[in-house]
Amino acid sequence: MIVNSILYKSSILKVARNFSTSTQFSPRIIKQEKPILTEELCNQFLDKNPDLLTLRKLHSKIIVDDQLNSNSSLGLKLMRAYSACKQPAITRQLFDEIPDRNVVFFNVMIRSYVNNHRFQDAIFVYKNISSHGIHPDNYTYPCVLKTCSCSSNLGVGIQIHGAVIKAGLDSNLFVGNGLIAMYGKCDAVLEARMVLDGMNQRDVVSWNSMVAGYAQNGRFNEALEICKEMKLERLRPDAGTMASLSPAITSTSPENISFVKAMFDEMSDKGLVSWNVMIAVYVNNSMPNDAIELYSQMEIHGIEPNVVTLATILPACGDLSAFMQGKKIHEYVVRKKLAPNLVLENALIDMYAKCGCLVEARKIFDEMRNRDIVTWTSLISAYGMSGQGRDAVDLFSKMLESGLIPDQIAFVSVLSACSHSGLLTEGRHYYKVMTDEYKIVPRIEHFSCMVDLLGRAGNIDEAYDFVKQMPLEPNERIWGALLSACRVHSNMEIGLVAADRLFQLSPEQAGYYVLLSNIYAKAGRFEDVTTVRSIMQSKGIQKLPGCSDVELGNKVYSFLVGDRSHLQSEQIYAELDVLFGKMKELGYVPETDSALHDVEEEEKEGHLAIHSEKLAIVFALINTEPGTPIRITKNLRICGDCHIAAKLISKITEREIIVRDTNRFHHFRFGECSCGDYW
DNA sequence: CTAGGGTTAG
Repeated sequence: MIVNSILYKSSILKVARNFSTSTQFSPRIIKQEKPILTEELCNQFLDKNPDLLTLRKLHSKIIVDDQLNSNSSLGLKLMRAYSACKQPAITRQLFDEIPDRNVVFFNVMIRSYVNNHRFQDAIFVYKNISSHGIHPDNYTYPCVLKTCSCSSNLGVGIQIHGAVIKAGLDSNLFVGNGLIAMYGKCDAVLEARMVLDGMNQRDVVSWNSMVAGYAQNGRFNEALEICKEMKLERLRPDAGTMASLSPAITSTSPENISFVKAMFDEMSDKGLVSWNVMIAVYVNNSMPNDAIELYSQMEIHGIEPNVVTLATILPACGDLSAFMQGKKIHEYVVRKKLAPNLVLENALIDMYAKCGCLVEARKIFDEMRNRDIVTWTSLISAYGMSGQGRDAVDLFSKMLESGLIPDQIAFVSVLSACSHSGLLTEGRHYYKVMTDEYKIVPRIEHFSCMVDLLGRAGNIDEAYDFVKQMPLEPNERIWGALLSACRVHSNMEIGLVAADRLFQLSPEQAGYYVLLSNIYAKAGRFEDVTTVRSIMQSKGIQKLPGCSDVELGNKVYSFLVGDRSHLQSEQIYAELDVLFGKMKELGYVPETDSALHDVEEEEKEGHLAIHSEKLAIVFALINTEPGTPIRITKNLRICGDCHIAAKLISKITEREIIVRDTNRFHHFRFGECSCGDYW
């Protein structure tokens, strides 16, 4: 750092003498001396990872000095330095100008291409190496194998394997590791395993590469088996092992998670990466509380989180709607000046969006210098989930104007925004744009958005036709979307078709069973009602009790339906009574038919079971300052009665109430909801 | 001059 700033101000020659004697220098001496550029000085500069500008200045000095310019070992260092500055073309120029190159120059050239993602060029240099009378060595092979790994080039990889055997280098540890990694990346785990088994010397990296091979192919159990095998060879899993495992640890079994946690705990020298991976394991397996717990453990262990840690933990905050926790992380990002960072800011946008803070999400978006498809998609789905479909659609157009190419996920976000806001025309339009213009093959998510869009807008027949003509096998979500649409629009005929298909698929989700038994009851098919109920019982499927979370201070408080266990319960119920009185003055009539949505019907008005969101809202009302927005997260969809109640409470108490249910956000303000009663 | 590894949207 010091070196660079000095170099900007004065010529490199002035500081040179000074550098030859010490690394610390005083500016006073610099101005007096007129040093001479020597090879040793050049080496010292080049070893300090100079930036491009510094490097160019030094290079220009070297060029005018015949002796230095013809020094090929200096040329090699220059090549390396330009490569580190992402200048493979300049590296190549230097390479071409150097006479009498030995294998080392070729190795550096190839590595420059690989590290700068010029894989074809790297392979080209390798393939021409023998025409220069040079034989690839134990440095060349790992490097060209990495090229094949990075570009999934199995064909060339196999050729190289052959050359390796011919050259008698197949017993070399580094070459062997390179082969394992190459085969693993190219989905050839069997071959990778054969190389591993054939090696007469193996280290942690050999095993880690094999772990990565299985993990990248989603073969989690085998990846774990390798971890066990390496232990038998008395090699301890390290941070690299954890990192190699990580691609496969989404939605895995509790046993596997425990295994990884035990491995993590036993690790003597964990390092930041292991912590990050362990947190990611929890986040990717729907264990956000454990993720946040481990994150706070980091602080206790004196380990400072980095950008990756934060980008990993933020989705957990989003999952829990842990606004305070998320905000703290945002403050940390600001304090540590970690932004601008694309991935991190994208994660912040999504976190705020999932906490119902559209304004904050938008602020981050507006202040970003660079935005990618993820940035836009996050904000589009944020608006979509809040029922601001117009804004979502406008954003999508702006995104196109900015020149970004939407991917299939971007289309999911805009299509689901349309379905949440009933934007039928726009939804149809974007579906057509996606398939016709961008040639994106629709996935089950897109079909599900379209069925939801058409069905909820009342076009049940069209929605059903859509299901019938889709090339994929409809899943529970598709039939579920159609069934709810049928219930909203009282279409018993298609509703029963959907119900029967849903029944055949027999999802292990309570929500659909409730929906099923309700429609069968409505159709008078009481035998089917009994069957559904008894299947639920025999399968041990519990009706999911309604539960609402609300964050207060640094804690998240949970309320179950009819909850009386809370310390402030009496106060909550008393306040609720007062509110009910005021609501009735405004014309509130309790709505008992909440069966339109996947909620339980058992709790009729006046009975003990008050829905959890009402309890959570009143709890927040009592415990926060007037005017503070209230954020609730519910594990089921909000029912009609609670929806009306929340609207009235927002009016009576002049509070903004934000309820996130399983499907979307409801922003209640001044007696209205952002969904416009369309949900 | 050397190999293996981490994060985001649905």
